[in-house]
Amino acid sequence: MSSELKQSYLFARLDEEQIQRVEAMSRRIRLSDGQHLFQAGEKATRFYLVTQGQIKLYRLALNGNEKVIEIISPGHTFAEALMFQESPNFPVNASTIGETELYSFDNTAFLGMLRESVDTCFRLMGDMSQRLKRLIKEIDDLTLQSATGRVAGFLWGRWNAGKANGNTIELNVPKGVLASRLSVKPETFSRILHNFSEQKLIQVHGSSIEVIDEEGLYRHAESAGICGGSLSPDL
Amino acid sequence: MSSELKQSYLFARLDEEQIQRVEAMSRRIRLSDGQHLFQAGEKATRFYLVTQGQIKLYRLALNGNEKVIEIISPGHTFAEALMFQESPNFPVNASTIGETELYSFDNTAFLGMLRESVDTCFRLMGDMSQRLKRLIKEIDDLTLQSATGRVAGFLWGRWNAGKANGNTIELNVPKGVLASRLSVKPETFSRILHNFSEQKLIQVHGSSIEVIDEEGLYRHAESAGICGGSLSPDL
DNA sequence: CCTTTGTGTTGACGTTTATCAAAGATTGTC
DNA sequence: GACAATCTTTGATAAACGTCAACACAAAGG
Repeated sequence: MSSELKQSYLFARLDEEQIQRVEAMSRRIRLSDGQHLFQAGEKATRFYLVTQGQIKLYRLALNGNEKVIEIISPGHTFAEALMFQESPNFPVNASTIGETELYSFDNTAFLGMLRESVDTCFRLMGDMSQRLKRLIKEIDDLTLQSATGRVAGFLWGRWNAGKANGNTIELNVPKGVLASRLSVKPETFSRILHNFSEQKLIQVHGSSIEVIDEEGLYRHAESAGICGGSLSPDL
Repeated sequence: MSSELKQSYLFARLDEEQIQRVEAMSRRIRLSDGQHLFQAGEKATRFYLVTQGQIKLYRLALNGNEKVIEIISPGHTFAEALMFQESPNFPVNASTIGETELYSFDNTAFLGMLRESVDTCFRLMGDMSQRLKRLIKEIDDLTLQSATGRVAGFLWGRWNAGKANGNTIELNVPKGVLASRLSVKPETFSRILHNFSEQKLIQVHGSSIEVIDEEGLYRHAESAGICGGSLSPDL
């Protein structure tokens, strides 16, 4: 297991002894598709590392509307930033997408360890810093971009991320979830993809999308401007 | 000056010697209204503490549209989270609202100091943690609430924050800026306030707003739900 | 005191995107 | 392979906001 831990950014700098301690405070969790891990409002006493599958972090409105804030893939931790609050409660709900495996770690035990490893503190701060930046980018997208712009930006980002795969983007997430992640209704998402198809920018085959006209796509996305980094670096 | 530093959350735990070091790396800045401090995209080598006036952090779209992300008031630091990135660039623009005084601190010097004070690391992490939470709340507001809901939520939050002042909220910021902070066009903001007035929820006198019907206001805002904390705890 | 400039307000109108409803697709399961 | 359940698409309609343009109002400055 220690190898699994070391692959994550956060634990990478721990020495053997520390890794062992972290292991000691960890718990293995296995969940099937659609299971829920925690709810917004619950006391947050542990944080998590995904090793398989995906976790969807989302918020709910009173009317049942759901907004996906983030989708966590293997190798990434989440809810670790809450450790530092007085009496932390999860600000989001978490549930699985697909068969999912994770470790959970005890906050207070980990805090104790942090006190002895400034290096790991720095890692953690780097981590939080990136998350902050991403959230700011997200707010930017929500307020300064149209729905069309967001979808274009997303596709463009994903296309750039995986150029290896020969112009094809695999949405490894249900379209509805993706739509929520992009703050668009499923219907609208569908229509936008349809439009892009008509404009010969992309071609949709189920849940894989072929990019035909990179530049055209970029033109739709570009209002982004200034701040580098695309919508959802990972996801 | 050291007293001024110690009043801020971030520096509160430093001992005399450390405070002196921080002072040594600091620079005093005085700006008049509307001056700009830095632009999005610039290299970020310093972070800031506001001691007087206010700083508006905002992003610009290509078409000139402006979205205010945060308004920083005296006693608060900003841009400190960037220290932990490889080659940090400001993700936002910063300019003053009113006569403003601040200190700026050198990132690398401060990082050196951080290595010696786990306590301050923890402070900083607490700080970032709160910011993260606030941004998530913001995304929630943007996606799960209507413009009316956001304005109501804002008023309600501010009213609760300053119950001392006898039912009156002072917007110590131009309405246009506030509108942008709430992601609403100035025209719409004006109309929403007008509506609330007609519904006898509030009464507007220039830039001070009297709350008449707290509960009615809350009813408009309540879709917020779950996650405690109001829109913009400070601002 | 009267311009001037920035800021807030009001009205008419247009666009984007949500909503509702229903029909097609997919997927998994027995 | 057929059925159910879920996801996705499509169409028609409507609401919420944004846009544009003109106007009021205030503070600043000659």
